[in-house]
Amino acid sequence: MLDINRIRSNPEHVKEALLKRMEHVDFTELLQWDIERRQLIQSTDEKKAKRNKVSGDIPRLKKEGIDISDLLSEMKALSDEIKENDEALREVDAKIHQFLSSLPNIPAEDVVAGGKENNQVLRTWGEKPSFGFSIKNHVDLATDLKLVDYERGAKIGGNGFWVYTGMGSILEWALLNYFVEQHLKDGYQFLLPPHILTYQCGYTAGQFPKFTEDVYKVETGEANENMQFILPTAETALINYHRNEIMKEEDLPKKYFAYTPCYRKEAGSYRSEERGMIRGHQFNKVEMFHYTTPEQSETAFEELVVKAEKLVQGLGLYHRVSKLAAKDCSASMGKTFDIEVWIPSMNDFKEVSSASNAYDYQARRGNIRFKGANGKSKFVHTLNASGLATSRIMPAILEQYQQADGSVVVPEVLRKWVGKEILR
RNA sequence: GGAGAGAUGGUCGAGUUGGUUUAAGGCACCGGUCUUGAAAACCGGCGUGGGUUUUGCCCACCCUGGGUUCGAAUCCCAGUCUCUCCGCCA
Repeated sequence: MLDINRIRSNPEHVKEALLKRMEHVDFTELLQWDIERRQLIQSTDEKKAKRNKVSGDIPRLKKEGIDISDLLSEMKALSDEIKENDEALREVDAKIHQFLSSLPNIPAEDVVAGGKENNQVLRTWGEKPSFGFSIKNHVDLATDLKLVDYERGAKIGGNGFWVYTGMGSILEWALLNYFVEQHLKDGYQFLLPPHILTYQCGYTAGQFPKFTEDVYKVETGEANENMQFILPTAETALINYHRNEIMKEEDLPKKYFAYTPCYRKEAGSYRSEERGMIRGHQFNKVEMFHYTTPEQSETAFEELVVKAEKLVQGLGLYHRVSKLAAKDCSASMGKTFDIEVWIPSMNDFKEVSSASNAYDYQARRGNIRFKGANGKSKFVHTLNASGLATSRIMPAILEQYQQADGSVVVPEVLRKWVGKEILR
């Protein structure tokens, strides 16, 4: 949600910024509604002031025995006018709210316009693995080593689901243990939130009302305001943890992380090269989340990116960091860096973490504030980053660590949980 | 799933036969007086959002959303959440 005051006082500036990610931006109607709204408030408030005053006088007049029947009918008429005004105000408020809540966040100054093609690779870490033999893809490796059962996954869950088995389950769980261990070491608070969330959570995160079709809805199937859905990422839960709260400035920044599976419909997004675990309907992810003051948010962003990178580096995986162009950032975010890991069989990098700064966009939607030293409350900034999603780390490990005989070396940091150096 | 109780400003808590309580009072917190300093005592301040002709005035908010009324924290309807007891249950 953008600040209407910001649009009112500088519409051209906001428009220019939004055009980096939108085709058309037109505030003409919005600004007209805004004027209407304030006129309505003024006239209604005047009427209400009069009503309050007369209502206060009535008991006294009654006591003095004065006939007030004319006054009462006059007040009845005034009361009706107030009702009409309130109704009109509700309508224009709704229009304004609908308009504002459908606008995406304003991209940061240094974020370039356009889509994916304008993404910029900031740095690449490690060396591109080279193999002296013909490599297997992760689906074959996982199947041959009996780490993942794709067939039975599809049998019991449908297309896009899999089952971790044997050492595959252990490796998956080792990854999660590794992530949790690192975040705890950095002093982050560990939350395990509900996996089923209310509509309001999706709204605050900025996923609703636009993307109700991307999530699995529970019970009613209707995308109304009473629906519940299964979370597509723990971010949706974490942003709502402090919804409608006023925090103390000295308690900021607040740093959380959570583990949840993530459930996504991914309708129509199936591509044959994304077989296996690259794009499933359910995957495991540890998510990091910060609540900060506006002054702290840039530092927090750096911290999140570095933390996500370190996790990938700890695993020894060849990867890169990209800065996304405006249209490639999700709607709530003003700036996003992706950490992408190398998948040899695809000859491409795939996202394993997306680190974003939402600035005050989500905080406005969720009414999340802090009280500053001057006693004034302001909206917090919220940031999130995966740390990490396993569903692309596992393929990267299998493929990057594979050997000529079809076995896979276990990354050093995972061995204390896996209990083996080589999977064969 | 059944029965009952409850939800008031940071916190406790009054008000629930509708109208000088259009939210008292205590505590906490902030400032001041007093004091060598502190405590105590006393004095003052102390919610959020919005509008505006902006050191002022006005409006809204007593869980949420409707309704009755000249007037609603108070009455009516619907819903949410919390607590207690019972039942069921991984």
